[in-house]
Amino acid sequence: MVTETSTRPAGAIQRATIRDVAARAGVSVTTASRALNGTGRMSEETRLRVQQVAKDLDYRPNSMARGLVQQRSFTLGLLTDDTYGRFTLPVAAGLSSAMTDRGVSVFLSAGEKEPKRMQLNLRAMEEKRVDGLVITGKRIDRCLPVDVSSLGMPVVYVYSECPDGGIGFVPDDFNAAKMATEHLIKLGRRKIAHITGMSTFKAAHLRKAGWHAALEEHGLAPFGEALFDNWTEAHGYAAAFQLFDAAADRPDAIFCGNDQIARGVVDAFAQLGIKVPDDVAIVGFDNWEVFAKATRPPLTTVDMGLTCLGKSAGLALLDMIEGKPIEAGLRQLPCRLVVRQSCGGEASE
Amino acid sequence: MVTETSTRPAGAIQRATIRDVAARAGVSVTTASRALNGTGRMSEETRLRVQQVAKDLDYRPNSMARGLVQQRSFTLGLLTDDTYGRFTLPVAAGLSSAMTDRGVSVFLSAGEKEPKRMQLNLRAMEEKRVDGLVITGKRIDRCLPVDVSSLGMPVVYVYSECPDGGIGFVPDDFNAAKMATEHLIKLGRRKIAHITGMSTFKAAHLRKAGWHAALEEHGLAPFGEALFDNWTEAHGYAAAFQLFDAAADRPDAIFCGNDQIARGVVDAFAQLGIKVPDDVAIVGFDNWEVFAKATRPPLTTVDMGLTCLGKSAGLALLDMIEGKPIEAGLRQLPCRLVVRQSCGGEASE
DNA sequence: CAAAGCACTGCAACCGGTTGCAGTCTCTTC
DNA sequence: GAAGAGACTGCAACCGGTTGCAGTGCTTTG
Repeated sequence: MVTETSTRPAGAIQRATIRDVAARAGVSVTTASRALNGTGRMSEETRLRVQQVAKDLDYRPNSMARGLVQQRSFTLGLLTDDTYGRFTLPVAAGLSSAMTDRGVSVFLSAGEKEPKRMQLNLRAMEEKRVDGLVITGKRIDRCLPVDVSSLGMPVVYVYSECPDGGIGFVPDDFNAAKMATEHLIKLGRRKIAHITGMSTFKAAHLRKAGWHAALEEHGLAPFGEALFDNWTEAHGYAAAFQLFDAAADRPDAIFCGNDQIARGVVDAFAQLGIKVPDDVAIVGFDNWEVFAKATRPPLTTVDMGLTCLGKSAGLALLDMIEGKPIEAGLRQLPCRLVVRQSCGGEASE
Repeated sequence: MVTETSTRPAGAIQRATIRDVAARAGVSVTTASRALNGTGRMSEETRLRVQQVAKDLDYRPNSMARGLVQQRSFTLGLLTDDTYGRFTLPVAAGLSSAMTDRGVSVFLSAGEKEPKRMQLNLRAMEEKRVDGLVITGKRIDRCLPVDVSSLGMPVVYVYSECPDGGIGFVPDDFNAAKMATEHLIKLGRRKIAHITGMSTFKAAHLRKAGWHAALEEHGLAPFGEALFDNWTEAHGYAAAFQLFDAAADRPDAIFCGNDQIARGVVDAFAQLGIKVPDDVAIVGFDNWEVFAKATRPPLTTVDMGLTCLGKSAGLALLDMIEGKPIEAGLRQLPCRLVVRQSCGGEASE
């Protein structure tokens, strides 16, 4: 554990170096390095002896030294502007987990709002010589305010706008919305309304288009216009009242743009004495469990698979780092419908 | 931007090294290094010339090389088992942000459940030679299943149990609960109940004790026993019914162990036709805005200052890394009451 | 005028690994 | 028995910075 020849101040705990291992195993540094990395050829006995010594000494290779010579840091950067964490955290978890399995660590740059501080973080990552960069945000039609053009390292985008020629990963909002709507149709609903978030979000339009497409394929008409507004409970709550106050004709199902809106809708119905799912079926979007599961009844909703998105992005990034050719463009990964009790039918969860 | 003498394969973008800067500025590597770091003595003209060349070449010092010789990586590790992100994300944001200002980057290890994978991550951080470690979790009375004893690097604990002799940062649950209860008392409430989370959590007991203490100081008796159960809306919902079904005598305020419980309580009251805050005032705990603000009415609640916790922990860790003596023990940082509309009185937000 | 002092600058060692190439030893093969 | 092949092993250069110490030239002091 201690370097005998250390010249550093006593007190500071000193890790064993490969020279310590080599000396104690009676081999050269070269052989020690090869024994530990499984490269080169040597007698099995030598290799095992070196490995045993390394274990005895609690040796940890210094990845800075390794990185220096290999021109790789086995390190990635994750850049986000999502202070909220709703989207970033699952992505980060999926990324981090998949990377750990491959010996790669992830630098986190979270919660920076000002472009200046974000640029500062980016610079720090350049100096750390990260092998690649994952850029993620909180909406698919905005890009982080950082200049990545002259970066000279592979970059992938996750849940963020992807510039021309870039490589991006987003959920397939269109087909997810279509799937959610088809689920309602299969359960016999025919008058399906759509309450969703801000019309300035591309995601809102994609989901609306999916809703339209599913209806059209089944020869149904949308129930009224899509109701755009904030992605909040308050909007869902208000929109539900609007839908049931104004119309003589009432929907028998509502596809909501996210779980918070769905939650607001359900709350309004509770107050109006409208039964979910008997009178109206509801589908949410996001599978934010803290909402979806706590709603009464628990929400059937779309899971965007953000964890998987993070993982896929990480793997693609590793391929790029290793020089494998990767096709540019946006990948839309499939989403999953999580069936609970807000639509009736059989609930699997 | 390009090393003229590079021997590496063409195609790979090659950063300028300090040798490139030195050569182009017509000085030795030593002088270049000093010019860029602001150390040593030299003519102002030389220093400026070197700095200008560095800028022209878009030079980025290689922090692996620097770390190797300085025996510091300017890197921290963040270890957590909070897959949920409720506690970790604010802590991580506060930490990351404060560290960025000081030129230190943070490795994230998130979402690992199995001790084995967590240990793997810890090992990766050792190899990366992180200067220190922040360990955080999702409850203050549990420690992560990692062996940190023989690590030989400074460690701080945040929102986690802190072993003897360690340095920990947690919110001051007791005084926060006392403050919340006193807020209710000041508003004229006298019959204050307490609905909280699992009795196996230390936080639940500290908050209960704070509730008791505030009441006692004002010569009031607690309204019934504290109602322990899950930290969920469902529990708050059920407990509210129980409280108002069973008792002839009814509370005029409820201090809730977290915002989700408070939310459940408010929902139950909405259904029972009980007005908040007119009939019953409610205080939550956590200031999880997505809940606290969306509740009708918005919740007055305790903010634990997790971001600040992360920042303080990071600064303490830096001090330790720099060899400054730090007193061992647990620091309980003060919380803040966020006044909204669920208690009446004047709402500041 | 010599010696000391000071301001600049650079040589060379070092951090802890990896790896191309060469050397040594043993075993075949002709 | 000598040459060649093959299996191990190690020398030394290198990655890109930092830093102790020495050297140079100029100014100041006795």
